[in-house]
Amino acid sequence: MEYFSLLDTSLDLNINPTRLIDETQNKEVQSNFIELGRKQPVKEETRALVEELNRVNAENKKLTEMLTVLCENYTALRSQLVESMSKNPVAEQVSRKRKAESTATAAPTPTPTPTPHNIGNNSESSSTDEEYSCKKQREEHGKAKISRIYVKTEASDTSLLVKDGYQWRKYGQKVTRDNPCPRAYFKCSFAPTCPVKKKVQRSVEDQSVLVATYEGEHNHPNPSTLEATPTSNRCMTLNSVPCTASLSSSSGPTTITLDLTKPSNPTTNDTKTATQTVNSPAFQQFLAEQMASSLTKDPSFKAALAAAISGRIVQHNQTEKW
DNA sequence: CGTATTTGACCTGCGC
DNA sequence: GCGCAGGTCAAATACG
Repeated sequence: MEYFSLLDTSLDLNINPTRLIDETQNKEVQSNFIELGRKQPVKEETRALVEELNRVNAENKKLTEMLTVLCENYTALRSQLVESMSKNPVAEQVSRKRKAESTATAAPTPTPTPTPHNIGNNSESSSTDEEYSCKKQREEHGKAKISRIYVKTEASDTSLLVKDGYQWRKYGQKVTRDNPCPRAYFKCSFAPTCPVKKKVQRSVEDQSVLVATYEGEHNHPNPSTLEATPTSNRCMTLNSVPCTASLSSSSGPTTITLDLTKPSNPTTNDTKTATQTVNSPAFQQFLAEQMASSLTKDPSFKAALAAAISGRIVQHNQTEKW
């Protein structure tokens, strides 16, 4: 059940108008600038300049509108995503696997085989279980904020690395009973006092999906935001981001496909944690960076931007002269 | 040589 | 108290 397909994730960024400002137009602009240096009658030159100025102003206005549309689309998409996630009935998973097992055993189902997705879903099987579950949740929430993200990776990628901008040190690996794939344990190593831990394990249902569970909150900013160099894009590689993001901006409209949760089982999605993920500063930053990245990859956007900037420069020079 | 990763041993909590 | 399973430690190893 590709539930994210319900979302219109195709960001129609209204980039097409800029295709008007494609190579031919750029050449035109360039040639116009070159011609400015030639000897021409002053009136013609002025007229050409004014026309050019008007055209560039129009382009600039168009770009501004595009930016507005882009921001609106982003906001709409985000709210759509959050809304859609909140509509999916999901039980909060916090209680431990053993608890899930015991409650499942109490249920009439003959051979319960718990998966990472249904952990804790049986917490409502009895009042005592509910009490226990709530108590456990309170305890765990008191200790650390828990969130879970799903990362789509290459099937051939055997590493359990989820590059999210933070620095992690692996301190353990364990094979769990319900999943043949080992679970890796990481501690945040960016700040010695940072209490955040991360568990990464392949999904038992789809081994190309990594399930990363974060415990606690960072007491320091995201290192990637501190890096002003292009190397900060390291965490932006498509198969290593906090959520699966497929970008196709080289040809055709820019689309962002988010695979924040495992959609195959509607009863196992963790709405709360997913919403937390969407609202988290790290995710917001990720989205913004993705958008910026996709825009910079779009040649037509670059061309339009260049035209707008040169237009601004011309405008600025003219206003100084006049 | 310093740092990161691996991996077996150990610790802890829970159910029986 | 014992066994099981998840989580953590720390020595060994790999790597730059």
